[in-house]
Amino acid sequence: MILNKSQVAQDKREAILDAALDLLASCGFHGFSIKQLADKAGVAAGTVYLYFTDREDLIRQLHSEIVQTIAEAVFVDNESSADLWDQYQLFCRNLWLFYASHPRVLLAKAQFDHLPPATLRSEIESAWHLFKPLSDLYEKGRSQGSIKPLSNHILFGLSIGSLAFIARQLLLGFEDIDTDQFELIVKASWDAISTQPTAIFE
Amino acid sequence: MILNKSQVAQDKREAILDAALDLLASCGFHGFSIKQLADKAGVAAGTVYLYFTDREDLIRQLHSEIVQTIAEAVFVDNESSADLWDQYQLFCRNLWLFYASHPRVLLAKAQFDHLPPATLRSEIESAWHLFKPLSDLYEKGRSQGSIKPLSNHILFGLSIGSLAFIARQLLLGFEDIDTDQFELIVKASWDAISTQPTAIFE
Amino acid sequence: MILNKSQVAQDKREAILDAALDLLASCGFHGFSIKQLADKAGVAAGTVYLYFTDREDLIRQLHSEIVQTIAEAVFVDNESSADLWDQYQLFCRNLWLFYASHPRVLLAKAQFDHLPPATLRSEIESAWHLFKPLSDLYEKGRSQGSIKPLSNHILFGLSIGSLAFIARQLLLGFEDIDTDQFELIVKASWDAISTQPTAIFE
Amino acid sequence: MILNKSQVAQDKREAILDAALDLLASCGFHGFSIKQLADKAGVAAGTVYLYFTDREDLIRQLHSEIVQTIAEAVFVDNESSADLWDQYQLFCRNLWLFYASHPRVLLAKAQFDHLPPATLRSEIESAWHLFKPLSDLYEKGRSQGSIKPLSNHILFGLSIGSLAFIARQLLLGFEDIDTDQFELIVKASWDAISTQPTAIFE
DNA sequence: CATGAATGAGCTTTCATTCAT
DNA sequence: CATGAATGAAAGCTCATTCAT
Repeated sequence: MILNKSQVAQDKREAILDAALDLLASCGFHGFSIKQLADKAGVAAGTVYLYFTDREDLIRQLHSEIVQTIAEAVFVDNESSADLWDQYQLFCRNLWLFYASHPRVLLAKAQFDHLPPATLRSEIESAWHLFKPLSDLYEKGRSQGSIKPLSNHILFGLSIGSLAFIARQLLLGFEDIDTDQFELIVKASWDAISTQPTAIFE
Repeated sequence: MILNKSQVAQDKREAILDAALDLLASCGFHGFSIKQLADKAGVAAGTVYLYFTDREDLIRQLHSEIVQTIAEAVFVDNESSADLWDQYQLFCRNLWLFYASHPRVLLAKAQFDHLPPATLRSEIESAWHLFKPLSDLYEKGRSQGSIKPLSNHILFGLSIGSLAFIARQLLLGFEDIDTDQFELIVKASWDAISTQPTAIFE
Repeated sequence: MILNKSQVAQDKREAILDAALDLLASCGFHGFSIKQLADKAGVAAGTVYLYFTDREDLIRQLHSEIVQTIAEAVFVDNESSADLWDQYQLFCRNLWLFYASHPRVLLAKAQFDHLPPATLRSEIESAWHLFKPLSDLYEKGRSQGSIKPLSNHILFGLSIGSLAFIARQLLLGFEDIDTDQFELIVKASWDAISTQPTAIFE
Repeated sequence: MILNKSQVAQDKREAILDAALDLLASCGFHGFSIKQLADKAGVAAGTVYLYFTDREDLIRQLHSEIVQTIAEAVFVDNESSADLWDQYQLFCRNLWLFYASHPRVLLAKAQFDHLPPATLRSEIESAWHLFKPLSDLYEKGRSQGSIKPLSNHILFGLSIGSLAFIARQLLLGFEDIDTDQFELIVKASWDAISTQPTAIFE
């Protein structure tokens, strides 16, 4: 037996979180009952409470892991000294690749983002610190004059937010896009926030 | 007008839908119980079932009315022969004014848009026909070469979708923006989809 | 239909409390599940929550009714100006008759009196005001010198408390006592608190 | 000695019973979970089942030890040939001292005495043989004519039962009594069962 | 012997829906 | 038409008990 006890426990915890991700992605919070979750994870209902204090704790931890995973994936290989447009392209490409390979995460994340106001608000807000490279990019661009003078939240909505929205649309709508189109979309979202949009196209 | 809380609901069906809007905006689907709904609407729980076959039917009808109301508000005063950029500005301004005066609708709409995949999918898709003026704008722009060659879904995500996302952020985040900033945001979202973005700034 | 709606409701509330009394008397708090209670009362589990906010509320109300019922029964026909010994005899006789005809109440009361410390403590303490005629008797006797100089709690334990204890023993032990013996017990418990005990016997 | 918390439990069985006594005294049967018990006893939950077949068996054995311990304490130094009143005083004093030094036992005993009828009935009844010195005292007194002609159960309720009741009241009520009062209470409870009560006071 | 993770029955409570009035 | 008391399935959660280690 290669795995020791704590690894087995860790595995079970992950099995539960994985099942939760599945359930959240496919049924939303509506179908998210502990019984269903336990069934999908292949454990008894009571077992869930060995790893999480209650339903809310489970959801909170799932959210935390999802956000962290996304942030890690998006900012991998980033060099903060690089050209802003290059950085931006990298972020977009990383995000896209991640979503393509982890569609459940995208769908689940959207469920969190639209919880009844004030449910996980603080967690969602505090997650922003994980996206510091993006904030830095916006900040730097604004001070250079290469990015429009709008707040980070708004710039996010115009750029990466759009991209995530589109990714979700595609996932749900079964539409598909090729690499050329993807490049165009990234440029388009850059146009939204950049002050010299056309320069990029020529 | 169902969606205006200040008007006395003219009949019970409208009172119920109005109460449902309220609840959905403030509590999401989670806190949406028929008892609460009936109380808020000033009717008995059983009465709800005289106007709607069940909970799902009520939600479906609410969605339908919300989408219709939004579409009407956004496209009022539109002249399909006008300049595309002028049309776009009008749509944005209409949308913004509507959300400012009907925040509950924005919040409720977001709840619908993030229902578990496949719950209201067909309704959401079929709602697109109400947004024909927007599709037309995209179509016309694409054929003129003034709008990027991307599908309507994607263009929507880059333009109006962004705007709605930002509006929601503001509603929830207590951030506030002035008219100048709003104009800038509209231009930014136009930059995302336009092929001659800078022309607008000069 | 003679009974109006509110009477029916009252009846159901009483049916539930009556079933609760039954259950508490026969099974104690251990066997006191809402499901069992509802079954015994002939209603659905959910119905209990139409009349009581939760399990604790139900128990609290049951306790309140039990204590009030006992107090009423014990002090009926009391004349506070009467001879103390006569008053005492009346209280004992009333208590005894009540328990003989309402054994479940005695058994249930004992369950309350031995709840985990601090559960219903305040209620139990506050119930003392209902036993004012008894406190008055103790007080008067003490100031006259005809009752031993001990606190009310202690006098209670020596007199009525003993009687209740004995009644419970008999109920549980199937022992039976006749009227003569009862008279003797009453005198015995009076001896415990009186300063001139023997005077009574001759 | 199991019942003395300050001594390190000498083996696990004793540790478990000691923890059970603690829990029972402080939380009653309600808060008595095997997990809590095991934690308090410093063993694993499964270990409990090595020493007791199940929860009920544990409770039964705890009851048995408690009763035995009390009986031993109450009748220590008794000389069955001594004067009845002297013997009675000794019993009372022993009981009082025991309770003062082992309040948990008093509180736990009360929990047992008010279990749902028929749960521990046979145990409770069979425990009477441990109180033989007391039965003998009653018996002797009755045949001498110095104690009232009432059954042992009833005499118990009037004398020692009262004392136990009062002791519990004091424990719970934070009331306190001094030695003089204690002497008075003992005399009072003797008055209840004696045929020559006043003789004692002069 | 001892552990404690795992189980699953059973608890309290909520709520969509029905139906007698 | 309208009511709201009643229902009972299903939710989140606890806990006595088992068993592989």
